[in-house]
Amino acid sequence: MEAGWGFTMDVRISKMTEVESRPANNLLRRLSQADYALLAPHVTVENSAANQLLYSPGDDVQVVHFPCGPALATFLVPNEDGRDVETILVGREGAVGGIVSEGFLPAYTRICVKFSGPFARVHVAKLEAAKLRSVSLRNIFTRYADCMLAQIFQSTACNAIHSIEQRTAKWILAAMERTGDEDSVPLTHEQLATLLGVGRSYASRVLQSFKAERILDTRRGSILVRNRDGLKLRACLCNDAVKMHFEEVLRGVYPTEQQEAG
Amino acid sequence: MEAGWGFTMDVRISKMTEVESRPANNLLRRLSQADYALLAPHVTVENSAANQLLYSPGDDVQVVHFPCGPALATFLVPNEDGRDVETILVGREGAVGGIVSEGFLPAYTRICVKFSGPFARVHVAKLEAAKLRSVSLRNIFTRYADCMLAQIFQSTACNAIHSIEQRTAKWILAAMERTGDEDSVPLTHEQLATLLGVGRSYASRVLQSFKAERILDTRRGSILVRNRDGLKLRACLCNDAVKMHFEEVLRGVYPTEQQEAG
DNA sequence: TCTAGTCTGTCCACTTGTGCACACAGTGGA
DNA sequence: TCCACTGTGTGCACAAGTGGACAGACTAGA
Repeated sequence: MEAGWGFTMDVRISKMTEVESRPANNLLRRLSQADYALLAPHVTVENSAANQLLYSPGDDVQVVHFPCGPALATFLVPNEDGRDVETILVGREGAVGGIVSEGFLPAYTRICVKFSGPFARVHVAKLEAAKLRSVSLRNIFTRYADCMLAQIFQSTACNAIHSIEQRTAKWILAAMERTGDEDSVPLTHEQLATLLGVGRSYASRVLQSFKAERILDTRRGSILVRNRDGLKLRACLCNDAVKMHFEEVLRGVYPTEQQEAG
Repeated sequence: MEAGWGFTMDVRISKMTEVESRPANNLLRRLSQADYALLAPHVTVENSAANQLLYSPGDDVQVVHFPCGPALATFLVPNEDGRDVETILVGREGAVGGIVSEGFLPAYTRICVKFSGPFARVHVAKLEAAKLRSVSLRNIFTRYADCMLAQIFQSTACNAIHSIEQRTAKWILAAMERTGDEDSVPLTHEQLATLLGVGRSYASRVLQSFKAERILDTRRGSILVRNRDGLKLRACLCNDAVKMHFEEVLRGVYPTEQQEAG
């Protein structure tokens, strides 16, 4: 498992069966046993299919969704011409819905399930109540909010100055790191192009150039990565920059040390 | 004064001399008298010159800066090649520093004074203490955090799909709306290009095309807008989308109604 | 008033990316 | 098994944007 996104925690806490019994979301697994106990009665888990909408602009945000395992959610900004542009990916390192707004405000973006999988869900009101009862729980969510902000800032800069080739490589790597899939991304060229906000034919051509360098193979409806390091060389460093911030802000944050010490 | 950014409040509360005596920042002026009283002892105001750095990546965020009057701050994301790319502008409609993170975390972006002017400053710890004492105060800052998030999301999408012409027009309008200056933006072509992350010669050409249509004039080191409506037609709608979210999320929020009712 | 330094306007060759078109390949039903 | 449909690879003409170059305009300061 790669460093960053708090995934390393999986290893550090692997002895703790209580933690392992929780939904496979790093934010939830990062909580101390006492903190998680505050949330547990309100957590439900169910599968969501790809393309399912979690929120549309204007929706009242009432539920926090925690992607688990290979599930992946994405924030889309609707455009005047009907094209939705993707901004950030959220996998099991995080959560979507009311993270910054604390809920009960109209959603600004569309939030959509990109790759199917289980999602843990907690009503915002329950989460907020738990935050009032535990400073450490509140602290972790605030830290995650800051990381999410960093992710969007980086995306903004990335879209301003990096080439489509770099962004394509970055996106594929980011998706794989989050789903845990070692070599495949289930996406058509059209979908990839739309979500990057670029033309389909050019996206095909970029993939073609990667293929020519044996970095990946293409299948109908999916991309098979053959040489991850090669792909990294083609990507911008935006992923790494954000990952470092995650590490710095969430690394060793309470309650991990306490659990390790205890 | 244009709608949005909460600027309309200036009119609605213009009778209240207590409010008028506060720093010219709409977030501070939006607070109820009781809420502002919690903050007032900790507020200092001083001028900052253009290009002054408020935060650099990694800095411990300890002070919230509220741009007042024509002052303007900007979030810059450093790039591997040393170019900083601008992401969002913050003027007297908001504040920078610990808005989402609630402070005491390393800054991710560089925050820089773009246009000089007064800034009100409050130590994050004091602000957080006030939030604990007043739900309504906390609510306003949370709502602003949500608006800021919307602003960044929109920027990300904008950078992905809008042309340099559209983004240039948008930037000029956004800056003018925040400073309150009716027709001028003190910026060289080079600065404008750098902050949009585009080439200088092309930025010059875009400005030249606006000039040819009598939308603006150029001076050495500044841009003079002659036809704001014309400029709006050339801009994307990103500004308006964000402004609507500000209106929706901050409009009529406590304590404004209370004050009006009382 | 002169000078040095910065800013502006424009040229050019080049790269990146668009949008459309079309042949063909893969796939899931009927 | 065949058909309809969606997805893929590629060609082309064109638009958007880059980056370097350079002459001339402005401006601050000696």
